[in-house]
Parts: sequence; structure tokens; C-alpha cells
Amino acid sequence: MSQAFRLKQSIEDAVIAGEFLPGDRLDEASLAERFGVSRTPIREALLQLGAEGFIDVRPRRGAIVSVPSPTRLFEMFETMAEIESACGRLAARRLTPDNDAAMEAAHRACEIAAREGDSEQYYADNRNFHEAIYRASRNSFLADQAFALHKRLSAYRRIQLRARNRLLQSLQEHAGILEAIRAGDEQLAATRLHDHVLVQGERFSDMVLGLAGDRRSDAAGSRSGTPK
Amino acid sequence: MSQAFRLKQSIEDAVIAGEFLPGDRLDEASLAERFGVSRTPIREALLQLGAEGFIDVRPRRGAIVSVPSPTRLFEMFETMAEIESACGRLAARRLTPDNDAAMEAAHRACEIAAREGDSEQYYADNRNFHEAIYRASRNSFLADQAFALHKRLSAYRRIQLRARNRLLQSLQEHAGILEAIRAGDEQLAATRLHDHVLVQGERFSDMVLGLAGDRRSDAAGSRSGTPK
DNA sequence: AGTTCTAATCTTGCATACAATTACTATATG
DNA sequence: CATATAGTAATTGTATGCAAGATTAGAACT
Repeated sequence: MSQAFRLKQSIEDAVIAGEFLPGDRLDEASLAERFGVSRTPIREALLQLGAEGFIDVRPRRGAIVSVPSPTRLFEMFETMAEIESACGRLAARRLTPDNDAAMEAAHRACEIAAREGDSEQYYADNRNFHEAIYRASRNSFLADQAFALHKRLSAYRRIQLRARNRLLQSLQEHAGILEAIRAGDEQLAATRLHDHVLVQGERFSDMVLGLAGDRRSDAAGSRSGTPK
Repeated sequence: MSQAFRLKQSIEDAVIAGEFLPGDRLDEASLAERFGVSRTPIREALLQLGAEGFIDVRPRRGAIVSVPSPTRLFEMFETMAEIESACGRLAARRLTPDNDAAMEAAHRACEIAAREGDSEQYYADNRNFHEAIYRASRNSFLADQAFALHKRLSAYRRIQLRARNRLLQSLQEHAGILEAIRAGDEQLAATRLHDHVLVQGERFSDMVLGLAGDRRSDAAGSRSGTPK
């Protein structure tokens, strides 16, 4: 496949892995050198990532990893909550044995990770659980939208999961969500998913505000000092 | 601003205007000639549009205007319905006088267009009405998502609005939506918006299936026909 | 010292050139 | 006559070069 596509994936992965932090500059020349290609495919990869909202490409001023303001970040979580609850509603309406089994398996994996307190593993399994719900909506377009947004928020979600006993609480919420979907209770499934996602957003906002002035206070980075 | 950005807009506009139909090939060389630039900025524009899902760029095989299958199209409308109803729910919760006035003005404009049976004008005013609701959600990220999807579906919505007396029915639905939002009834606003959008998707699916074998039956499938 | 203007440097945007792959056409063959 | 195949044309992917805007450093000035 074309190089630009591979590069897009690599750069996205590097951003998700936290190698480039929000606010970091994505210099075309150094990326080209790093990957051993010319600037052309790098540019194409960056522009695509920019179009997906993953990074910020400012004309004539280069690309940086997006730095959503606390407000924007909350809006993103709120949107994620709405999309996920839509997935849950549809999943409750259309659940098939296949999808049920997939959610069950993902839930079990989460359980193990949570029991062992392995937050890095839980992070991965949690993602699988949520993706199983997206698929269970049986609307592949909606699921794609959910995937994309989930990826964009992954950096923030990871930080957030490290919080004390959030793992166990998260797991319990998962159980409740599963129960509602299985019962075919669209309304309840939607509400529970909504709250499950939104609580992350709220917690994260608190954290951001709490950390303001700490390491990388600039990253939160509006153009006028400390936010809020 | 950079040329690639302008070109992206121009190509998108041309697609929305129906100048390029679903399935049409977007040749880099001819676009470059048409806009009087080299292939480089054209490529950059096409890749961005591809990343947004607006067109289909198949590696090594060029770009074409997306041809969603009937199933995919229905999924897109269903997703739009979910996103719009989320906007409506939030709007009902957070309505401000400003947003109320904007929706009212857009609704009045729709009323005039509908009364005069001007479907082209109604198409434009209808868009304003929906965008006013997106903004009234007071979640700019969610609103952006709604804008983007609305644009991607615009080609199909336009065709659909030409149907007999759909204009007046649409207008009545708008009135009901507005009423629910003003009453602060989140649930009702969400439901009414959901149905309002989904009925378009259903009608469109019917139309597509009904027209199968008619003009452009090829659009859904191969590249054998000779459109335009 | 702080500020502002200017010049040097760095980076991005676009065009051109070439390489690599796909699509097409014509010819040969069963 | 249809199909397979080889050669050719057309199109996309990547590299390189150059021009123009942006950033930085330095000097002059208040």
C-alpha cells in the first residue's frame, strides 16, 4: 500500500502512544528524516490527520498535536457520551447472540485486568468492550464515528483511568450497561452509557483544572496564560 | 490562505452542487488543469476530502465521489438522526433567547419558501434551520459533527425534498420540533427530531430502490454506464 | 532595559520530474 | 468468437528544487 497511508498510521500511533504530546510541533523535515522518506508523503499524512481532527494543521505555520481547551475537551466527551448512548440504544434494540458473546468476552477480560489492578491492560480491554458495543449497534457508519472519536479521546481517557479505584467503578458500570442492553431496555442502556462516558469527561476536566500551572501548563495552552 | 484549502472547498462545493455525481472519477490532472494549478495541491485537497469521508480515495486507483450502498446510506441517515436528536435534547435543556430567535427566524424563512413552493429556496432555509438547532445545543464540537454529516448527506436530501408536498410536511415537523425545544421537553424534542430526519432516510431508501434499473442504475455499482 | 524595526534563517507551499503501478488496446490463440 | 496475453498508454506515488511566508536574532532607538 502507499507510503503515505502507512505514515499516517505511524504518526497517529505515535501521537496516541504519547510520544508527541498535545502542543508538540510535527515538523515535516524531521518526520521525513525519521521515516526515511521525502516531505511529500509526510505532508499528505499530516493533512489527512488534520482533516480527521486528530492534529491541527495551521496554514503556513505547520502542524501541532491538537490542544483542546478544557471547554472543548468537555464538549468532546459530551459528544462521545451522546454517540455511545446512541450505540447502546440500538444495541439494546438489535442485539444478536454474536454481539452478545463479543461484549461478554470483552467484559470478562476487563474483569481480570481490573482484579489485577493492571490499568494499562484495562485500558486496552476497556477499548475492546466499548468497540463491541459500537459493533452491536449494527450500524457500521455510526460505529465508525464512534471509533474515530474514541481514538481522538484515548490520550485523555488513559490518564483518567489511572485514578484510584476508578477501575473497579468502571467495571461495575460496564456490568450495568451490559445488563440493560441484554434486557432490551433502550432507555436504560442509553442513560447508563451516557453517564459512564460523561463521568470520565467530568473527572478529566477536574484533573485538568487541578493540574493547571503544573508541568506543561503551557500545553493547555490558550494564548493567555493559565486557563479559567 | 493556502491554495490546497481553497481547492478543497471548491471541489467539495462542486460535489455538493452535483457537478460531480456519485461514482464519477476525480482525475488529478484534469482538476489541476481546471483550476490552473499543479497536481500537488489537488492531491492534498483530495486526500483531505477522503479523510473526511466525502470522497473515496483508493490507493493507486484514484479518487471517486463516494457511492454509498443503500444500506450504508440508511446507516448515515440513522446516524444523522441520532446526532440531531442529541442536539435537540441539549437545545431543549440549554435554550437561550439568542438561539431561540435564530431558530425562529430560520423557521419563518422556511415558511415563506414552503408557501411559495420554492423547493430550492426551502432546501437552503431548511439547512439554516437545522444549523440553528445544532448551534442551540451549545456544544460546538457536536455542532461541527452535525454540520459535517449534514453536508455529506446534502446531495441526497435535496433530491428528496423535491417530492410532492413533502415541503409542507417538513415545515409542520419543524414547528413541532421548535415547540418541544421551547417547552424544554428534551425527550420530545429528541424524538421529533429523530423521526424528522429518519423519515428522510427512509423515503430516500425507497426512492433509490424504486429507481433501481432507471437512470444511473450503474451509480450504485460498476463503472459501466456513461453518465453525463 | 525595553521596544521596534530589519535582516537572516527556517519552514511551508507549490511546481516539476521521474518512478511505479494500473488500465487499455491490439494481437494472437484455442 | 471469445479469451488470454503482451505491449503501450495513462495515472498515481514520491523526490527534489525553488519561491514565499513565518520565525528568530540582532541592532538601533527611545
